This record gives sequence, structure tokens and C-alpha cells, in this order.
Amino acid sequence: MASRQQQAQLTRKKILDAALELFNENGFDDVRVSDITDKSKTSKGAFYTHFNSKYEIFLEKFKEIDDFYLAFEKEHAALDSPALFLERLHLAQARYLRDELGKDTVRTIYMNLLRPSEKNFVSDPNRPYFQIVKRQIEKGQQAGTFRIDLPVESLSSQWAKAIRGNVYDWCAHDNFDIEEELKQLMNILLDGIKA
Amino acid sequence: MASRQQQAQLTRKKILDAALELFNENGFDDVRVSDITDKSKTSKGAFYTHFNSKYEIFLEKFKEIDDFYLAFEKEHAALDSPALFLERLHLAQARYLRDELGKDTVRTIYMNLLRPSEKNFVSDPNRPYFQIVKRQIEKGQQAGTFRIDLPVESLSSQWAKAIRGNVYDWCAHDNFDIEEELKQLMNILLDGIKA
DNA sequence: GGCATTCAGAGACCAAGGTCTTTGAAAACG
DNA sequence: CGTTTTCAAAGACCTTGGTCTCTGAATGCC
Repeated sequence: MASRQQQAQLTRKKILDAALELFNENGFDDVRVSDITDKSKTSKGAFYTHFNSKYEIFLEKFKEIDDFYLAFEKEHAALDSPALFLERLHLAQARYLRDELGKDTVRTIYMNLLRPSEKNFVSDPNRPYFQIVKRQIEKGQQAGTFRIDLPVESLSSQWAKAIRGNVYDWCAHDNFDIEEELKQLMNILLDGIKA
Repeated sequence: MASRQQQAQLTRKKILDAALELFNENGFDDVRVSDITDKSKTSKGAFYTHFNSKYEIFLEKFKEIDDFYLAFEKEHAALDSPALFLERLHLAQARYLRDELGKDTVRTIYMNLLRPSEKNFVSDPNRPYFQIVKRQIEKGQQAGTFRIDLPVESLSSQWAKAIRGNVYDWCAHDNFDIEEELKQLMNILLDGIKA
């Protein structure tokens, strides 16, 4: 028989695959842990040895978003206006959230990030998103188009938080055109960080 | 015996009082619905005829914040710089959230606002907070200090959402000085909405 | 007053996320 | 090898928010 470790990895994968498929079909709230263990022919015991919660396994889906950011940066490396870069990045992000992930997924993530037990992966400063924003703002500072009375860290973290407020509200409402709203916000923010 | 309606109101009050007291002592997550019904000498049936969820009753506590905003506006009516008014308002707000309500309460509210069933009371544009912000921004526009290429509605709603992003992050993290962070954000935002 | 109807309230019940105990095979040991 | 230890996995069990059914007193109607 396969080694214990190999077997465990296989079980983990079976659970993960089943879960992601079910989440895609029915959304987080309409998938029971028992649905996942049934579909993957495993058990609660197996589920909770590999994942700490139903939410944690759901996050796996969200992590793809980092690939999106990295791909965007690569694709737009030629663009040398940081302001323009940031604007396009976030409009693309808005479409990605809306069309690829879907409001329901984002809502679930934003909700669960506030659970006391969670360590907040989304606003981890090491994530590609922050690195990219930071690089652009630094570039703008060096070019003299962005203000330098506040450090890059402050400007970029404030930028990110303002954007997050917009995404949060989008999750909480119907009739909210996130692309349009983000455009407006960035209009203001860019004015606020210009030299 | 008291009329049915009177009796019902009394029961409602008993539940509400017991609940708020328990929430204050132990926080939302550590209070069971059964704790509330035990303390108030009522029952699940009574609880759910008067409130739709454990969260809904918790919101009652939060609604006091509107009194805070109204009091602030009254107290600072003499201040005629909208920029200064907004800055002071939000620093006072930061302290109120931190010292009066507490991070845990705010976190719970921000979490539950994203529940699909909730109608978002917090970002209801009729709330005093929005009215106050809107009035100040309008005042600034009329005085020629704030930009007029975007309508008051846009400026104020973007303002509110950016602030909300900051509060959200404060809830999600330890080691986050909300007063300092808000100061920084407003520095940028005010620059962004100035004429 | 007598009868039908309504409705606040009690509490059994249900659903579903998460925990605990148990088991049996694989690894480690000698 | 034989024995002990470890540990993935199974599934019974617990917890707790919320629902459902039932009851009995207040209200409405004649």
C-alpha cells in the first residue's frame, strides 16, 4: 500500500477538488461539509485533519487572484505612467472580482476575514497586490509625480484600504457598479497622492 | 391582566435589556441565545417573535452611534472650515469606535452586514453620518475650497467608503492605530477633494 | 355571556459546523 | 520478527442558531 504520507496527500486532494467543484456550482453557503465528504468519499475526520474550517478550504479558490495580479503586471510592464497603471490595474481587478470570482465569493471572503480566529491573508503586505501597488507608487515618487511627504508604505496602504472599502460596499449592496465607483474613487485618490 | 400588546412590549424589553447587558459583559460571540432567554426568564419562542436574529438585537447597541454624530455636529456648528470639521469628526469617531464601542463590537457589525439577508443599515444614506458629511462637503464646494467637477453625492459617498475601508482593516488586525491611520487617510482624501 | 379567532409565548426539534474518541494500518524500534 | 508508537481517518457526538408546533389567554363577534 501507498505510504501514509502519500495516502494523506491523496485524501487532501480529493477533498479539495470536491469542495472547489461544489463551491463553484452552489456557492459557499449552500455547500455542507457533509456534501464535500460525501462527494470525495471521505469523512469529517479526514476533512478536519486537513483543513481547519470550511472557510479555510474556500480561501484556496481566492488565492488564484494573485496570479491575476502578477499576470497583469507582466503584461503592462511597458506602461510607464504609474497613475495610468494603477487605474487600469484596478479596473481590471473590478472586472475580475465581478466576472471571475463573483460577488458572492468576495462577500464570503470579506465576511470570514473578520472571524477572530483568522489571520488576515487578504491584507498581508507580502501579497503580490501590495508589492505591485507599492512599486508603482514608489516609481511615481521617483518621477516626481507623486507626493513624497508621506512614505511609500503609508501611501500604498492607504490606497489599498480605500479600495477595500469600495469593494466591501459593493459586496454589501445590489445596484452597485463597482467599475464606475472605483473609477471615481481613484480620480479622488490620485489627486490626493499627486505631488 | 395587562393587555396582550402591553405584555408583549414588556417581554421585548426584558429580552433586549438582558441581551445588551450580556453583550456588554461577554461580547457577541460568547453570549448564547439561551443565555439571553434564561436571564430574561423568557423563551426561544419569545426571542424570535420579537427579533429576527441574535445579530439584529445586537445592532441596537450600535445605533447609539447616531446620537454621537448628531451631538458632534451640534457641538461644532461654529466651526466654519469643512475640512477641519471633517477631520475632527473622524478623529472623534475613531476614538468613539475604539473606546466606547470597542473593536469587537465593530468587527461583529462589519461581519454581519455582509450576511446575505441583512439590509445594510450602516451604509444607509439617510443615516445622520452621511447627512453630516454631505452637508460639510457641500459647504466646502459652495465656499470654493472643494472641487465641483464631481457631485456632492459622489464625493461624500467615496469619502465614506474610504473611511470604511480603514475601519474594516482596523477590525481585522491587531496593532493598528486607527486614529493615526485615519489622520493619514484624511490627509490624502482632503487633498483629493480640494478644488 | 358564549363561541370563534388571533397571537404571544413555550419549548421540542432541526441543521450544520466543528470536536472527541476510537481504530487499524504504517512506521519506528530493538 | 515481534512489539510499541504514531497518526490518518471514521463517525458518534456536541453545540448552538434558528424553526415548528402547540397551548392558553386575550380579543372580536353575535
